[in-house]
Amino acid sequence: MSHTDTVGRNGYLLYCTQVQTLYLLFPDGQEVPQKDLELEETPMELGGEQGRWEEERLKTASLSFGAKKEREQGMKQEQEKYQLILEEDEMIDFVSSAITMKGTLSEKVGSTGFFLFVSCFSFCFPTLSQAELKKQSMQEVRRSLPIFPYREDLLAAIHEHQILVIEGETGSGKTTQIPQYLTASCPGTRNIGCTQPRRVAAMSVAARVAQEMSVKLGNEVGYSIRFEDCTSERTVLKYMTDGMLLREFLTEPDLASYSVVIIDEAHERTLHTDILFGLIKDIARFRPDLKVLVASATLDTERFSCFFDEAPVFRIPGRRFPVDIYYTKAPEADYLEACVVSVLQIHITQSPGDILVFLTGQEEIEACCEMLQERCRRLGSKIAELVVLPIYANLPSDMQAKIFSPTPPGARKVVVATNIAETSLTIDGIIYVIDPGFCKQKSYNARTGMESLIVTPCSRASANQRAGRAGRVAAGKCFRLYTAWAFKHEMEETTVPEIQRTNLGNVVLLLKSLGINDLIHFDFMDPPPHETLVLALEQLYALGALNHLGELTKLGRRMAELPVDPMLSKMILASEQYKCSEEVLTIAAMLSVNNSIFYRPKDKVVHADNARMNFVVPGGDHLVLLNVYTQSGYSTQWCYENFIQFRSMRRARDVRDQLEGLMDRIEVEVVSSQGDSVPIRKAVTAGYFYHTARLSKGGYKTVKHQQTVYIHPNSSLFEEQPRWLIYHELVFTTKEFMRQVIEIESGWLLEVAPHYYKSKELEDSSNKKMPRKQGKTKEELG
DNA sequence: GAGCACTGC
Repeated sequence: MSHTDTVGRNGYLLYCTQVQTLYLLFPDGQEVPQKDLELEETPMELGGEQGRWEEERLKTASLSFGAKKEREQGMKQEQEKYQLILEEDEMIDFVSSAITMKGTLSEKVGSTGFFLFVSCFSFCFPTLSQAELKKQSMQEVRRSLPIFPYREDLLAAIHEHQILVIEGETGSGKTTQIPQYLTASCPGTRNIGCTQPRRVAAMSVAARVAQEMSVKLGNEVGYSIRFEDCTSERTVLKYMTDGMLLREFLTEPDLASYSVVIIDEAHERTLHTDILFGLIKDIARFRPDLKVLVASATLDTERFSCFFDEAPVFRIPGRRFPVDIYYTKAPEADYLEACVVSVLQIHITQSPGDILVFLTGQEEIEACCEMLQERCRRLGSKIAELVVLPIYANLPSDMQAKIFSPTPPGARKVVVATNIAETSLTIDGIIYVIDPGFCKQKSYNARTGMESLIVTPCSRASANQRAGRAGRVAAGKCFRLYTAWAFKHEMEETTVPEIQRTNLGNVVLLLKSLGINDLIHFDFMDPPPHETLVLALEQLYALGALNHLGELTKLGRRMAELPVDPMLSKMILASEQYKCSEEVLTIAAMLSVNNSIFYRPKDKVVHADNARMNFVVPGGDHLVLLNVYTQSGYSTQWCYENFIQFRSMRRARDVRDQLEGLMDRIEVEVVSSQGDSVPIRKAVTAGYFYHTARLSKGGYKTVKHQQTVYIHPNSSLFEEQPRWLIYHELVFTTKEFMRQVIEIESGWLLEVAPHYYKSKELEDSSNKKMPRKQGKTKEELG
């Protein structure tokens, strides 16, 4: 047996066997005692031992796709059917793992249990006219939740311990019930805060709980998310985003108004949740009256317990149907093609139920949908109807909504999704999941300050989360387009927490403004790379937010008031001096919606690009964004005609409104530069002087790191190539690209950051390398 | 001449 290493389409190494006889069968790791997972003795290289081992394992599993019984029944028939539709050599051999991802519901019991379960988390709530009728059944639902029998024990545990880790799968009822148990059992409690990683979750859970408690949303039960505070003086139970609670530390560093804080979905390890861990652990020491509950879905609870000084773990069973896991016998070099084939295989051989496919991004999703539709067209009436639907965050809302419409009778729905379907949204009716095992992940290089978005194998935790999506309605099946060996040996146990792969500029600013000076020794559950902290501190110092002792300056304090990255914050503060805050606020808002302003559907690329050209003004992308915002009609119609994403525009408007509302507090007057772009560009320079690049042969060189970078082809300055420019961000895709660039004069750098440029890169390198050009620049200055 | 996953303040 020889293995050839082939480079996958995304540059990742996939192991591909030339002869497809690699039958490795491993049990899936989910909820399985460790002894069942001792697989290390099995070598990848195939020898005699290996062969025997394989044979043995094969006896215990079905030979190929589908259940053994089904195959025995009509194997011949089936094969004939396959050949009509799929070429024999393109079919994928799946092998069943010996162990199923355990569910807590059997299919029979579940079918009634399911409705109870779904209605609990559904976003559609009964109307008031039905209220009385529903009230009774709602209480029944509450009593039927897995958490219900644990109520008294749980309350006792909370009473006894200050910090408690709660392990509960989705559907256990922990998010909706625990706060209610607390309010009911101790009526005198002050506020209970419960954090969620996502806005919709905070809103919908709050709405649900308000209904269960028969109170009006915003009274006793409310929610608080950015742009929307739905609470009042009466509110005792507040659901909120994790970032919101983090911001509350600024006004109330000891969280005095809370008696209970619940950090929900802790296993997701969002940046904000991770920071909250450190802060809350700290305040819990001098606030013995504060109860802290850390709720997590996975086996990671040991780590939480360990971090919170051996806090006890309280386990609540979840509610889910079993999911059979299948792996490919051999690795698939082209997972896109493999997805298409798998969908068709399921469609032909498996009983009714919708399919969910996980891909990494828009481009792949579009390609996959096209391939599927093309094959269905060719097959015509040979197969039942297949409804193919894409879903990703940047897809316009009306197209997103289609995935929720019911599947027509006799047809099968295929939803081709990004990670959005992993946590953020749940699609009813999914029975089959196809998981190629990849996702796009952001990483951050603190040496260069460069972000990249790279296709990487996802973690085992993520793969299990995806598989779980097949077990929400009934028992399901998950087809993994990789071998069981790869699952065990090539995938990480968990995803690297966000705090370790992101820029920490605003986190550092926030912690500094909370008076935490020694960040290197801050109690992080998983500390970020040292260089990331150092770079963040260095940049804050360069911006003037920190003094040489690392203490917050007055400027830094004002910067921390704004919920944006430090450079953006500095830019806004600088706009005061240049009398252009009106325009700079707009630019800041537009920059913060991150490149999703222009809609560019694949089939209308030319139209979309022409529409974009209409907004181009001299000076650079920041000014183009300003122009879009100024011209924007704020209507869906206008956005549609101009290939602008309505959602992004609305968000930019929300951000701008919020920022403008904060201008009073940081004492910046909102005034316009009346069409003069120089002050605007100077304000941008004042915030982003750290991001200067100079034209050099073949591209640009960053002034800071002498790194070769390029203007992104979508930039309005792509053709112009000005001598000096400022970039908003640096991203690595196929090359090192500067995205959102604006032309500046080098003299401005000396004006806005004399402390930085007089002594550093600009003067030094210019004098050494290009003394004449330096002189020229000064002439230009006048 | 590219091609941006997902959240959040």
